[in-house]
Amino acid sequence: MSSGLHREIIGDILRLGRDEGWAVDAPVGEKPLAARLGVSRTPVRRALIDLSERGILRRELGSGFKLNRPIDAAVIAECSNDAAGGAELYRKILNDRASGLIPLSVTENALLVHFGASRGDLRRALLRLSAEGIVQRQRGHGWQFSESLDNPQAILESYAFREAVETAALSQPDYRVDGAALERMRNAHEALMRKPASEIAPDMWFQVNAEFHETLASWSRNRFFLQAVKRQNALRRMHQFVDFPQLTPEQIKQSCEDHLAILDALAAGDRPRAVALLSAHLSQAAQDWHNQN
Amino acid sequence: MSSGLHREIIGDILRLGRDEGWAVDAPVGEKPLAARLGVSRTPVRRALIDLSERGILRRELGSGFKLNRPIDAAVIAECSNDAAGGAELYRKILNDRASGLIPLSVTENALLVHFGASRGDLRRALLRLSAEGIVQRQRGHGWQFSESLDNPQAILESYAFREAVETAALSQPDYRVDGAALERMRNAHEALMRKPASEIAPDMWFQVNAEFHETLASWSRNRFFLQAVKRQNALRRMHQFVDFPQLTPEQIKQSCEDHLAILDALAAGDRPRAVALLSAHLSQAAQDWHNQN
DNA sequence: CTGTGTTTTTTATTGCAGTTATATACACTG
DNA sequence: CAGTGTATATAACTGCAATAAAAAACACAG
Repeated sequence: MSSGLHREIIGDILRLGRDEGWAVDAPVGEKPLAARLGVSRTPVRRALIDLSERGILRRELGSGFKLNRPIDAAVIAECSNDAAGGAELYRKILNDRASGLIPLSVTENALLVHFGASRGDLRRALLRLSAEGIVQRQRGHGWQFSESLDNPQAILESYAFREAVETAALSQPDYRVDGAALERMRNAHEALMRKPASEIAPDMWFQVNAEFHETLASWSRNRFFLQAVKRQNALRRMHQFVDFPQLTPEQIKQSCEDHLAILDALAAGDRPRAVALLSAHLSQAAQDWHNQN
Repeated sequence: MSSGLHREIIGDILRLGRDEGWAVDAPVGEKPLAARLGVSRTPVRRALIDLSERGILRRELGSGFKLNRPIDAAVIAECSNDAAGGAELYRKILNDRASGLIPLSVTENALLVHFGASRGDLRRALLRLSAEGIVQRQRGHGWQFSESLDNPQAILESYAFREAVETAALSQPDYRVDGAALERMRNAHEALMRKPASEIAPDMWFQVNAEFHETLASWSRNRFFLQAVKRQNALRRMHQFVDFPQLTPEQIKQSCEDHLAILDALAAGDRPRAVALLSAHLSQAAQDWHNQN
């Protein structure tokens, strides 16, 4: 209920621990965590206390917290139930907008009653959405959803923009591939392809896809390319549920293969080839979409 | 004082009238204005009443308002004194941040006492800044100015990004030049070049420059290219006061000439040449900046 | 119909207690 | 020092009544 920061932080800590493979009995310090997460010790402490009440950590008075059992998927799932809180509303808004349940231009009060949320939560969600360029405060009353990817023209424009930005990102002189991240992504794609088509949840594919494009952009070592790609992903996220049913299993498979080919080219250090593949990949997606509509 | 919408609208109406050259005695209708400005009639009406109290309009009961005297620079200046209101704080924040008076990470209350503003105005300003990606809410308390164009690395990245985006914009298949707008810009540049260097105010050059790049991008008929350029301009605006003194009159003159050459190429329908010139223009600017720092 | 003048309704802001969340400072330990 | 435990000071959020701003509705004129 309480929209506290420590809820979020519980999730952050667990993810951190999983990604770094913390060993059982390893000390989980409050100060270093606070520094890494960019918050003060107070909310970290609350999160740690919470976690120790769940038996994931244990507290040794005088020397802080220790990891009590390994951090696996089960643990994360257990704790992310209530961790949701704030992000929840954000998703709901995107969802309901994408499916037309809320109109392009909408008043704050209308949203309030529609979702039965608290004003504060709503404001936070809108703040985030507006930072992502998805919604804008309009003069006078109300909020205006950016004439986003809800019309065919906008989607074609989006593809054109992404093609320009992402290929340019790959062509930056400082471009440098992170081998470890590349391997992780390759695995994620291969795992996805092994699944039967019916088992691929919409947001799984979206997640992998978004991460692929963002990571590629991040290797440009240029924050603006990365930011632009992230913005596009945020817009696309808004329509993932609507668009997905139109994506055939073949198309998803094809996309995965495209991605893998691009990763191969990058791993081999052949950037011109990666650029060409990426460009073709995006044009093809635009073309497919165009034909379907 | 009152941060009302009608203050803004006064300015909007005057600018509209000037740009369209409204004749004396022409009717100034409340409903059409409301529609064009995207607000309801109420604030428009208040603005019109305000303007008629200043003698700029006159009211004819039963048939609305008429223009009483031509809209020239003096009129606009007269009314923009208090029209400022909301936008004022926005500028002040950018200013004080650019000159280091407020730190990168700052709390809402600190800003409140620093500017002596009302909480509401402050929130509005921050909302706008955050929509432009200049500032972000940070977890816990306070706001974080995006590690924006305040370090050399970021500026170089910005130039690289702009070069990619703007040249790509010019290369879009749907690109179409608007002759009238092109002529207006050409005039603005020539007027600027006729002035002695000492009389060029920082924001005059910035204004012309920003409009040039935005207009070029807008001709791509792709909202995302335009949006990206606008975002970059917003970031750059933040540092116009700091950067400008470093710009020599020769550099400004050179920039103007570059811009004019690009406009010429576009007017002649030679887009590849325009792209090459634009690319050279931005690389050169990056180079100059790099050498100076 | 398009627009004006006026009224009504809706929407959002402001100001202010009370409360909670977060950061910070201080004393202490290994 | 780098860390913990605790206390304290700030900062921000909540809820609520009062108020202001803006939108929408209505009646009527050309």
